[in-house]
Amino acid sequence: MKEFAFSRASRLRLEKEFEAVFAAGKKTVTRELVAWHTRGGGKEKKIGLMVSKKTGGAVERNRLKRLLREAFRLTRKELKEGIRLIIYPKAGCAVKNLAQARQELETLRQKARLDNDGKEERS
RNA sequence: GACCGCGGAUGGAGGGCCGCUCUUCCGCGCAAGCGGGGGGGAGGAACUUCCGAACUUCACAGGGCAGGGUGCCGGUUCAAAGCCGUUCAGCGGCCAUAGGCCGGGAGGCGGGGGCUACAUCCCCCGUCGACGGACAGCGCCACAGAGAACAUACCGCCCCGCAAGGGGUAAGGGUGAAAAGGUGCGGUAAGAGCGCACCGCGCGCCGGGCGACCGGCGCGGCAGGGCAAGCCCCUCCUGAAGCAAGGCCAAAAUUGCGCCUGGAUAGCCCGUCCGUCCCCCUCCGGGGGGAGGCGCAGAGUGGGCCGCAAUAGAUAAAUGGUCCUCCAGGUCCCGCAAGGGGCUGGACAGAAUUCGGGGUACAGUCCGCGGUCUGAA
RNA sequence: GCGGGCGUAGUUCAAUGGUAGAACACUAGCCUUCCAAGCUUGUUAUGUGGGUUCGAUUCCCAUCGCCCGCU
Repeated sequence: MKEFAFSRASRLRLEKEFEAVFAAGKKTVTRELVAWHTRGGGKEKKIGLMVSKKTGGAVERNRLKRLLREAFRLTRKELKEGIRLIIYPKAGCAVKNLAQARQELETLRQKARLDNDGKEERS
């Protein structure tokens, strides 16, 4: 498994998976993001993104999702194994580029204490 | 030449690294999948969902009603879809009373000109429009005004009367978006299509035009307000819903039917040993019911596949992120200038069954048309 | 993807085609030692652009924004 790969296994894809995170997970809120997170089985770290229509048009929403997905992809090894994470940018989210996306994700990681606890999954 | 408006075209280029999706080939793996190589991967509007077509399911003898839509005339334009024909790929034909485009006709509004002047009328220019019907019926026309829809008489004018008042009248004034067509002459007590001429209006005939309509002649003294993007009447069109259409596969649980009843030994069978759930009946052989297991069937949930790809084909939904170079463009600095350098920097917007048309958004560049200002001749 | 609906003061709502109102809020004044309450007064709006009409919040068309429903 390559370090920066982002295949379907890294995404939450089913209604059930989302429901499970909402039901069992904790909610953490930062300046720009709302996140639900829990630990599931296996080592795979999965992310799901929700962007409200109030954020803007399709172009803007896609851009936001791509930036957050890219930030997750690049900093994934910092996260706990088996993490299930749902990220929901608040309406009027100020994230406009990759640096801000990474910054927000790091803030979230620290606030929710989702750092990898040492058992490095060295590829 | 500058600026503005409208219409059209175009919708930055190349590369490195890390990723996504589809497809194909190779290798590994029981499989899920993993690794590697090749190839494809947003738009003129993909936006909007305003029209129409294909496609799908349901409904359907025939006719009508209701409902929805449509509305001057002529020409033209139509699909990488679909259907038909022919054919090797290709060609031809059919289908859109929706829309688009071009031209025309009556009409409204604004401006200019003409008939000496006003009004009407005529001509020209610009502009607007869903442009059948107001003697089929119903409804509504606020305020103002005397009167607003089988009209009316305030100030007036005329006659009678000393006056009060009575009668005639609809020219003039005034109100209004709209008040028994307009101008002139005659006529009259004063007036009035009361009479006449011209214009307007209605009807008929003739002529022109494919047609909407237009022109001419004759007749009628003039009927009668506006609104149908109010209800409505007439013409013509119209079965309904939409890919969340629709079709298929099919866990778990449930329902029905059938069969069977556990464990150890063992690769399997026989055999042997231990055990044999609950309730009822019993002639002690057994029978019935429940529970459990297995199989089959029905329906079809979660889920999946098809629909869904003639150069994208996903399904929490790919087509990206970042860096470098160049090219437009903007701005600042140096320079008399040519030029040089720094910083910045590319709009509107992203497929979800497909196709055609309309509408709307749009940086910069280019082209065309129009307007305003300025300059030269 | 499809089908419906709604846009009126700062807010919540009215208005047969005929001067756009009400409540709360806000401004000013009165009252009170002051505040609140009360009384009086005033300001503010038809999403935008066209069309029909003498006249449009209302009718029609386009556009923009918002809301709801359908697996």
